[in-house]
Amino acid sequence: MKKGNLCNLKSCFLCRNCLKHWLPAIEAHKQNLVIKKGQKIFEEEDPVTGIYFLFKGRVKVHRKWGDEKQLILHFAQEGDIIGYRGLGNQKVYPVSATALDEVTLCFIDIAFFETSLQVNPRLTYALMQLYANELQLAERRIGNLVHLDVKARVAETLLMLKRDFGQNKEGFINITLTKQDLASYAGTTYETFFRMITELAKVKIVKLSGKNIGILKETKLEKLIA
Amino acid sequence: MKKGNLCNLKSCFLCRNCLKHWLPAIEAHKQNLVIKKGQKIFEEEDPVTGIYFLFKGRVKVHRKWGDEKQLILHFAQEGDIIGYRGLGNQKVYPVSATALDEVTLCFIDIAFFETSLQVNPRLTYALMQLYANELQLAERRIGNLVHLDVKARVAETLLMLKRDFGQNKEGFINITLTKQDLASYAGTTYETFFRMITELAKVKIVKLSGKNIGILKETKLEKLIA
DNA sequence: ACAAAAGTATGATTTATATCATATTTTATA
DNA sequence: TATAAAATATGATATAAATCATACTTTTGT
Repeated sequence: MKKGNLCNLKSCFLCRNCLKHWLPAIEAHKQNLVIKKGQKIFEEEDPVTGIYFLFKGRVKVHRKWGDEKQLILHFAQEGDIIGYRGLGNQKVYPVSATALDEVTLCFIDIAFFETSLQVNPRLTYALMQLYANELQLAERRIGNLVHLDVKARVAETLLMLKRDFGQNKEGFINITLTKQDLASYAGTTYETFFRMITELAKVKIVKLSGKNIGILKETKLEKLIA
Repeated sequence: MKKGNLCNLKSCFLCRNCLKHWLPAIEAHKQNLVIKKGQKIFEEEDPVTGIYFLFKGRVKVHRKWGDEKQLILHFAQEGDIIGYRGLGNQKVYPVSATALDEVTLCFIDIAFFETSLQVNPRLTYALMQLYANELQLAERRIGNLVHLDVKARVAETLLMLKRDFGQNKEGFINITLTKQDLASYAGTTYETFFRMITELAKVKIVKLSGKNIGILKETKLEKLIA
């Protein structure tokens, strides 16, 4: 973990939601880190040491089930807060966070973060709102797993990725993931995910090019879900 | 909706987490309601008018998928806050809440609740913490749906109900639900749920008596999950 | 630059669980 | 208290998707 100091005190979730006069305190406490592709930022069951803010790169937030199986819960991007899932009653990360590319982030130790919450009610409120949105999302996923078939869930996954990361000029979703990770995010196996996506490509609803996926017919994907 | 005034300004989530000097303001704004068994307190897609605090009775929090299918997300009991799932970006309840028996609750309009959050940082913090716990729970459920079979999920459901509601002297879980509701909570169909629970009863891991379910061998249920 | 590991690609087989069908019992309501 | 409506109970059947098997390709580390 190389340490740098790239924070501009503006772009991250913490700085965006803090009082101006609190920024010097952040400046004094923050710790910039660089983490290489594939390396873990923190691991499930680790005691919560602090909260991270992502400046550059992408991070997957995931969790093991048994020792083989895996589920991806979230993909974080620039400006996002990471580690907040550990703020429940037990001060243990319920998930792991792994860098998808070389990642630059800012670490704030938990004690200072808790103080920041006390000093900045707006920060606490913003975090609460973030949780509210995430909870809504998570519970929609629960229902989708129970009531939708895999093809619909693959459709939903692609639409979510497009919404979160956008599509580039070539019309591909702006995030590059392995099919295995996509499957773990959609809540299915690699094989099934692969079959579904090739099927969608065959009927020109999506296009594939290596690891890139582009959505061609958004409305058709939406219809699959409803 | 009969209106009463049964709040003691002590037991509910709001009063528990407020500054003492804020209680008179709550007293002035609260609105007690009585809702009959089977009636809806609010419905999914309704604009958020306020937050409810449950004094007496049980409430199921649920959501429709399509027009047939249904999923139960939460069972609320005395002291619990209801309606907080609607505090995300869009001010719309993402779920419905239905009384499982005659229910007494206290309604706080959203404007006053938001003010309460601003005035009481501890309240905002407590709510944030509640969300953190709920999110953790929801994401564990996601993984369970993906990676556990129905029997294990039924086991998990029973253990959760026991943890949340306890077991009475006769050894039955302290909440009475239809098998259909239990199935909708476990994320399966009535028929499959029924088969699983009778199977568990046959091997004396649980006992059944009408709508009552009692856990006999907790460790065996836990083993089913792992 | 090369070996090992990870990821991609598909077909065949199995299995868990939803769906369908139907009878009985309990609960709600007029 | 009658009658409709839910809820319970179980067997038979269909099927979606996981698992297994295997070959090929790309990426990564030394």
